[in-house]
Amino acid sequence: MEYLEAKEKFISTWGSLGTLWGINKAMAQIQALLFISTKPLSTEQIMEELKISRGNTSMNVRQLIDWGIVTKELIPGERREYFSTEKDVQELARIIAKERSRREIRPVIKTLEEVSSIKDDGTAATKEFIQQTKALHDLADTADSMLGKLVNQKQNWLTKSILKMFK
Amino acid sequence: MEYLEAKEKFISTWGSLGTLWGINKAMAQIQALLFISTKPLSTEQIMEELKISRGNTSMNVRQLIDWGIVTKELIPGERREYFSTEKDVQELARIIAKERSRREIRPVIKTLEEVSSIKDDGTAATKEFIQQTKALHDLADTADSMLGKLVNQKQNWLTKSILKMFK
DNA sequence: ACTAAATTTCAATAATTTTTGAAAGTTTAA
DNA sequence: TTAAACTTTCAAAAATTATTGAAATTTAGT
Repeated sequence: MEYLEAKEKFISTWGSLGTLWGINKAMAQIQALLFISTKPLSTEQIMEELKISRGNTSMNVRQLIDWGIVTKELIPGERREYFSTEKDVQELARIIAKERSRREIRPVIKTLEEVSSIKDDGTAATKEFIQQTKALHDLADTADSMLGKLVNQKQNWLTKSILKMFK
Repeated sequence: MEYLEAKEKFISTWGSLGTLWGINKAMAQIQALLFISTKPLSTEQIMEELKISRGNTSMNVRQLIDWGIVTKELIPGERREYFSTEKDVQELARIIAKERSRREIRPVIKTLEEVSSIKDDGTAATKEFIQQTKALHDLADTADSMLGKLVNQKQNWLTKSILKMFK
């Protein structure tokens, strides 16, 4: 496989993977493009490479910046803005895990806490409801705090964790 | 909050969460409904509770069965089929993690392996591409095998893992 | 084998999400 | 202050995804 083919395949795979971590295709593809680029890219260059419109590029780059994954690079003597993404995969994983927790997991945990706290009126349906939503709450809470712990280790957390975990 | 309100809130929250674990709204809602039900439900009952069509119910129940999350219950003397879901949250988490790995993560790892194996032609772009996709491949591979380990412990894996991990 | 009950399929439709492109807004430098 | 360069916004259009409902198929009892 040649570089160009591999590049296309990577960008497209990463793009369709977007849904897995909760972002849209264009957003994931822009990130992928920046991730393998040797230097920051301008809006123009991103549009050109991915064949997407200016508006689309602008909106999705902004979202990536909101996520903390992409940063503006000011190049001296250049009017236009250039963008680059976090290049360290561990750090990237940390940012993504943290943001997903904040945006999606924690709100759900809050809801589970609420609904599992209804008063037990003695009916079988209510008992089952409370029991099951509590169990779910506990699981989600534990999983999220585990993620939080992993995510707050600055260095090499995944590997370290595995070592600890499986002797 | 009363039972009925809590139930609705739970089903709707769980439904919109579907995207997080890669299934659609109706599918997640059916699973949620079964999860808090004291007994298996028929297609008819699911349609009624969730206000969705017969076809929709049929297709999504089938998918849940494919995932291994829902099972047909044959009730003696009854013609129609009844369905129930795995009630143990740990087991549920195991099944979901396993399926997601198989369906989504492993294919991506395979692609990453392929694209990171192109031959180094000496250009900076190719060097960067190989380095970055390799790093991503390593991370994904490690994360997936970690998930696999967790998932193959039958009992109480999350809690145990956390204990081991954080002393 | 027949029939009625139940389930599945799938083309048409609806709902949702993404993308476009052009107008409006902003910034910089002369 | 002006104007060109660049960015953002957002209503409309396109693309994608989910849902319906009725016909076709399957199943189980007689």
